[in-house]
Amino acid sequence: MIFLIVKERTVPVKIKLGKALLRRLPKNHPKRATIEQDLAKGQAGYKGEEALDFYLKRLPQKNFYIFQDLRLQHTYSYFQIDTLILSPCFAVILEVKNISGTLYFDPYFQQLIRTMNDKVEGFQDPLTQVRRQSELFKKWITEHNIPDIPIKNFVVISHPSTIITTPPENSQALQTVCHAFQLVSKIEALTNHFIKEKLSEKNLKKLNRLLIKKHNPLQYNIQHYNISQNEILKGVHCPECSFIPMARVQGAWVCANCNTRAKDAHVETIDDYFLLIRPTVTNKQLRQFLQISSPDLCNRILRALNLPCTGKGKGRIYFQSEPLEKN
DNA sequence: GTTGCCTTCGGCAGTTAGCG
DNA sequence: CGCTAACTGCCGAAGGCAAC
Repeated sequence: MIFLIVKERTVPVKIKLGKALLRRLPKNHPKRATIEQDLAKGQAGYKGEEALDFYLKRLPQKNFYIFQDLRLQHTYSYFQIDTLILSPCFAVILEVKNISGTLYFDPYFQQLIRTMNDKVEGFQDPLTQVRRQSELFKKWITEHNIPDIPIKNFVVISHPSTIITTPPENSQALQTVCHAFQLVSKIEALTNHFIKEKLSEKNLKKLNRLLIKKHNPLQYNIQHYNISQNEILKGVHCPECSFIPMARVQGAWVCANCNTRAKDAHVETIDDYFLLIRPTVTNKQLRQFLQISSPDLCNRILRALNLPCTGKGKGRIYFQSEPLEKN
């Protein structure tokens, strides 16, 4: 009896970057509106995916391996899968949509139309999207010499009150689109339908390992918004009110705006540095970003963080510690 | 190689926040 | 109020880097 989340969802870089930028760009920066929109979109999507995970935990305790948020490459095409469920008999690709209101899947023009509060809005057709993903995934599997396996797609609507409509002849939508709460029964039906074992234990292990190894996360940085480093505000930001810069007073950071006192406020700021500036840092570079003058203080801060580093003396460089990804 | 510069590191002393 | 632990700057030694 195995039920294993092999690759767990983490907060997307897109969201982390957006938050960091909104903290660290001047209030009147022209790019703020775009970043705010992107962030809202990203957060809605992530919320939907997390809502789905809630239902996924209710899956029967069978032989399932779950991969959240995969990005793979076939020839020159990249494709991103919100959730992949693997069993020895079949694979399921889930595309999650966190859209509220009334949805109409239009088969003739392959579009998704959302009506909410008398406002009509068009979205990219998730059915086309998920079909592309499963075609590329099929090719990817073949490319890596894994035996063929039936692949089933679902477009999962995470918002329970969303109303889903489509003309009765749109069989693809009828079969593929579902609410998150329907998912468990849909997958249970699949376990009854696909009973022939297509992947040996060895092949399944190989596929698991390959998926982790070939996962290629999208690298987001400030260049996506055409922002240069000198537009970024320097100084430690307040964990409570985001005011920049906090002042260092006897072992703690003090906010001039809200009077918050925090001993470790610089940790978030150093995360921002790694996200916005570069993944390495020296004593001098960090002093500049934290807006402190003492090399000794900076050295003690750096030492306390236990970051991996290379070099001695003047040549010392510290690295962003990667979140441990074990399987 | 020599020189100057930068950083690390341990130790020391002065200062301060926080606690009983 | 007084004590203590923590914090900070400063010192000197050591070592790497870069320019001469």
